[in-house]
Amino acid sequence: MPELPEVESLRRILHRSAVGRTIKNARINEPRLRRRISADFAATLGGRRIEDIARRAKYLVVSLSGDLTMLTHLGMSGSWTHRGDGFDAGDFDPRHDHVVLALDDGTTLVYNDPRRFGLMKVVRAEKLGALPELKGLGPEPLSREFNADYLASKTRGKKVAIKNLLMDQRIVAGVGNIYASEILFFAKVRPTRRAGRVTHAELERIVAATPRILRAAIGSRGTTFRSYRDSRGQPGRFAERLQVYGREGKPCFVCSTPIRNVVVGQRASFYCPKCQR
DNA sequence: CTTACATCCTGATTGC
DNA sequence: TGCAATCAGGATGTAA
Repeated sequence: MPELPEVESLRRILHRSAVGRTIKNARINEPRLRRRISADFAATLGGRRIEDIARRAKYLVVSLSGDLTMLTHLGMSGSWTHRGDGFDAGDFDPRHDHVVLALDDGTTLVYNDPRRFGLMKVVRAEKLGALPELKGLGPEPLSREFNADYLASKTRGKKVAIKNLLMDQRIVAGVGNIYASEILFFAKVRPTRRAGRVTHAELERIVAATPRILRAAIGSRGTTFRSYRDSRGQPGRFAERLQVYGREGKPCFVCSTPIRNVVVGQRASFYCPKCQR
């Protein structure tokens, strides 16, 4: 479920609560995520100090002492929560609390993931860039690398729908289904449009809208559409600011035309048929 | 190379 | 109300 703003919100909270702490003990309750967590994961993490927590695309990149890096992805339903020492056993979810990191201040970091689409691995820091998960990622959408000329070079001649292209992590890293719909609404481009047919002026609008929307969403600590919660259990507040996502049949905030929902590349895609051509 | 689609899994919501 | 079908914010692997 989480896209860049949700992962970034999580990163900021975890950074405050966990950097500088040492992992006293790591426990794997359920290693069967989309790919099985390596058997030596827990032993490798034990005793390590958390030096930094960064983000790349939708991945959290946790730097550990001893030049190790933990890479984690939330998939569709994953979450990390920081639980204080006041929590009792009742807070434990035996079905989906798959990874528990006990810190030296008595608190715990818990990875919960009902659908188990997430990812969890540890590698030597120097091998990070060579990981298949990170190797092919496109530029961060909040960086200057993501500009209209770059996007034009990626859309040229492409027949895929522009929305699919925006969600392709090799093109730009971190945009998912909700924000792709929102970005295209602000750019006034219909999600079904073939990427190669999007004009340069429209690409400029897409590139301008992207950081605006993502930053606003980060400021609201992300979007809670169904069940997303941040590491303190709080829902994100951006849902109330969504212009099109999840608003099928409701009036467009700009022109009052009913918002439509069409399937593009197997994903629900919301747009205003009048504002977006 | 590009594009299309199934697949991993559980839980919440929708529809009858 | 109850139960079955549908859908979910992601990424990858396979096939055409």
